[in-house]
Amino acid sequence: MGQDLTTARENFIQGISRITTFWGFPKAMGAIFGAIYLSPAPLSLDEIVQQVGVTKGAVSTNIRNLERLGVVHKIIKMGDRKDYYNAETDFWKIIKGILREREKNEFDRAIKSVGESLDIVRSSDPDPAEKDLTLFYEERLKSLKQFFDSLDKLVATIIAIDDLRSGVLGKFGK
Amino acid sequence: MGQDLTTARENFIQGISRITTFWGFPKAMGAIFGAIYLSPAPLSLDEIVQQVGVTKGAVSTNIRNLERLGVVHKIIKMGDRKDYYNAETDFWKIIKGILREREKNEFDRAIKSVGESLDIVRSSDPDPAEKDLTLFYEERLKSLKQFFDSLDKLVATIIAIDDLRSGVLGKFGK
DNA sequence: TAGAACGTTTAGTTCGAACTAAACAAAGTA
DNA sequence: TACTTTGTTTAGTTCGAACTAAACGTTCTA
Repeated sequence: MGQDLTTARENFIQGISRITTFWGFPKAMGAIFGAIYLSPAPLSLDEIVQQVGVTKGAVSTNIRNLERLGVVHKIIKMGDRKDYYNAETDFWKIIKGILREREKNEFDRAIKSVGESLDIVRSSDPDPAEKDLTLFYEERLKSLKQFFDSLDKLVATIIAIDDLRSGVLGKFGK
Repeated sequence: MGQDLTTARENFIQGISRITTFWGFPKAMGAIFGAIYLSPAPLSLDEIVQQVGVTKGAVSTNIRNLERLGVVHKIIKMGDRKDYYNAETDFWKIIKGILREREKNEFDRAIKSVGESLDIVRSSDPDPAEKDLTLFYEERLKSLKQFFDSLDKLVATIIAIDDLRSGVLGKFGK
């Protein structure tokens, strides 16, 4: 490959890796996506291994996560046992997938946790000496819960908007 | 403290810690914020040490970051050498602060990195054999750059909206 | 000036996420 | 059936972020 393209490619992959690590994903995940994103043809697992320079095992686990998040897509060719991957190019869709995933897992649990704390306080029979403190707890927890609920709705809205865009609008050609 | 309040408190702090680690911040950072958030009175550094159960050094560094992000506020009492901290209760403001901070640092660099790659490709004098590949690179990089720019604007908009809300609207009482 | 009361900084340690190497499973081919 | 080619899983390792312990600097007080 030409020197300029190689430089651009390496610089790009480094940049993507920065982003992924920054948002709490493995560095290799970004590098793998970068390689696939800048490939005109779908890449096989071994090609990715060769291009990115990590072992097969690492590529295997990382690419499974990438696919789960909808960031890359597996392509199966008839009469070829290899799996190929290409990149999702609709980045809003990618964000949607990641939000949905995080929503489902950790974020949800956090919301639930605050709700539980609030329930405990509400259903407690407070010592008169701690009445003020109990009310304070209730107020603070309620306030945070409201915020989380708003955030939850915001995320749901974003997802819904994108669903609308890619669903209904897509039929008429974006 | 009553058993119920203690349970609620511990459950809450655990939940907040989950959130912070999930979003790439230290666990102790969440615990410290949780303790301050559920305290009616501002807490001193030593009180935090005692309540959260980490060393003074850790609290010192973590709380500095919390303050830099606008998540807690330092309170100085006259005639008292201790620093006290209370919690910011406007969570949208907190998000704004974090976005602004991240914007300033890593995210910016990532955007720049993609821009640089694009510049390299655009200013390259491509080998005729690689003309197609060069065009492909240019298209993909341009597409990603557009997305980043949109995201950048979105964040700026969110920040602007909150500035408006807390600035102009605040004068009339929210 | 000595000592106490703070918060900060630093050297060293811990701990877990992400990697490698290699065994493994599955599925095709000779 | 044995061998090859593929992707997955697992045991072990690495490495860096975040912690502890302790020294340190500063400021107030006696």
